[in-house]
Amino acid sequence: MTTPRDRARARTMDEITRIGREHLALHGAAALSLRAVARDLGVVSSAVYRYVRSRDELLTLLLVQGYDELGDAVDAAVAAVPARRHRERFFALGRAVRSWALTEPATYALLFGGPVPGYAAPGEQTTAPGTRVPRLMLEIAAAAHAVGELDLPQVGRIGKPLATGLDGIRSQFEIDLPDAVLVRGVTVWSSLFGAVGFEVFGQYGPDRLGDPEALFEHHLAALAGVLGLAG
Amino acid sequence: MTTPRDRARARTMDEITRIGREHLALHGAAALSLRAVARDLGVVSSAVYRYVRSRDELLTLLLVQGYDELGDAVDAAVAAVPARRHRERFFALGRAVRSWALTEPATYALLFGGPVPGYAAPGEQTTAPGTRVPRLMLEIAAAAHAVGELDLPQVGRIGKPLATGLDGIRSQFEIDLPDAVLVRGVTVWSSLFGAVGFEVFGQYGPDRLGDPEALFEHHLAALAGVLGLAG
DNA sequence: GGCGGAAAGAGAGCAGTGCTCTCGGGATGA
DNA sequence: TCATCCCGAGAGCACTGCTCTCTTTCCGCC
Repeated sequence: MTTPRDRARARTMDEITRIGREHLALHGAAALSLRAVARDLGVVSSAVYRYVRSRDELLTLLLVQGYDELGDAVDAAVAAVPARRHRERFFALGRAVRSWALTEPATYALLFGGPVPGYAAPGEQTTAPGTRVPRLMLEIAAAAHAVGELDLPQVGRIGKPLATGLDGIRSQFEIDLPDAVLVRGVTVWSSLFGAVGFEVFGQYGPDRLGDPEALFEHHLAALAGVLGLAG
Repeated sequence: MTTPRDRARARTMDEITRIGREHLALHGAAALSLRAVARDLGVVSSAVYRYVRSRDELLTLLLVQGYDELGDAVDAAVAAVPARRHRERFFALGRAVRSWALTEPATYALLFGGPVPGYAAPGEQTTAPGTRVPRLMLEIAAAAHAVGELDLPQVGRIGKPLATGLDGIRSQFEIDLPDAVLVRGVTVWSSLFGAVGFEVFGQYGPDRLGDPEALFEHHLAALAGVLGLAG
């Protein structure tokens, strides 16, 4: 049962997040200002507080929306590759992360850059959408493993505390992979976002090493090797 | 010739950066406030503008100081390992980056996290100190390569634009390494900071995968392999 | 030793921020 | 029809960066 008032409210909420995204892209996360959003909305600043409890709540909204967008983009890219071609699926995942990050650098910074001062993301709202990419990556690895197409990596001894942590991943993701693969999976996961982050945040310097796209393909090839995805 | 006034000025400058570091650690980069620094300094806000042109200039000061601290820490850690033990040197480098980042998470976020809105780091002041770690990493690889202790990685074809970018690295760092090693070097460099960033920025979740230190050792082992540092 | 000039701090002021409060008008639902 | 409740307006508080002017203080030169 949606009353006209409900619909008007939903429209205004959408407007607010839309304008928020614009400001995020234009001025960055920490510069997100409710007053400015209100101005663009054509409304006085206090009125926005009818819809959003605080600036932090708006940040959380944009955070979740960002995770979902990234997850959707990666899902779509991976789904476009036949399920058996595990290595290509991994490449598609990586490329999707990179191109989404390049399209939405400010949102990417909100998700994976340093924390916004004075703002702590509420885990209960953000962990689920935030784990979509690593989950999918591990699913790709698991699919390859299930058909014997994953080279089991040689890793050093895995201590008990770490093994417990890996059990946490296994149960949270309902995925069955040997410890060695999980460890390498975490390495590859963090490395992937390290590479993307360096490019998006400009660590490669002004010339961006000449050809960042080609460089990224080499990253992916190396990381696929680390994960054990040969063919 | 340092007059008493000069010395007093230098002392005040030190005080300002010291207090700035404190605030950075306590409240984060984007929350750095000149007024708050002035209060802690026991002085009215306008007075600090006698020493620091703007908030951005203070940020740059802290940025350069951070890069230098990190560089010093890494240099010291690597120098403590015999020059021949290339793999151990690489491990020492990685561990030093991680432990410095964990000690100074806010400064780390300033250096490698998302950009502070409205602030663009002046490259001419920050590139030199900012490249100390990758330079040292490549020097380790070069030392291993020079004595034939580096496994040449098998990488895909390297196009011309990327090769030009790699030439830039070679000339900037005055280091002679084959393209393949350089490409892998960049992968390892970005991956290292990806792993450290994930841990420092809390991407591993509240339980931090049980044993982040052990996990990081596995990261390093995998990355040493990517770089070709076997023994 | 004294004095001119430079440096440094004080304080007011402007425009902006997040957020709270109260108030009035108007659509909504009984 | 009418009471209710929602929503926007506006004032206000405490904070921010930064600029300007004014006064004090100290330094170095003659």
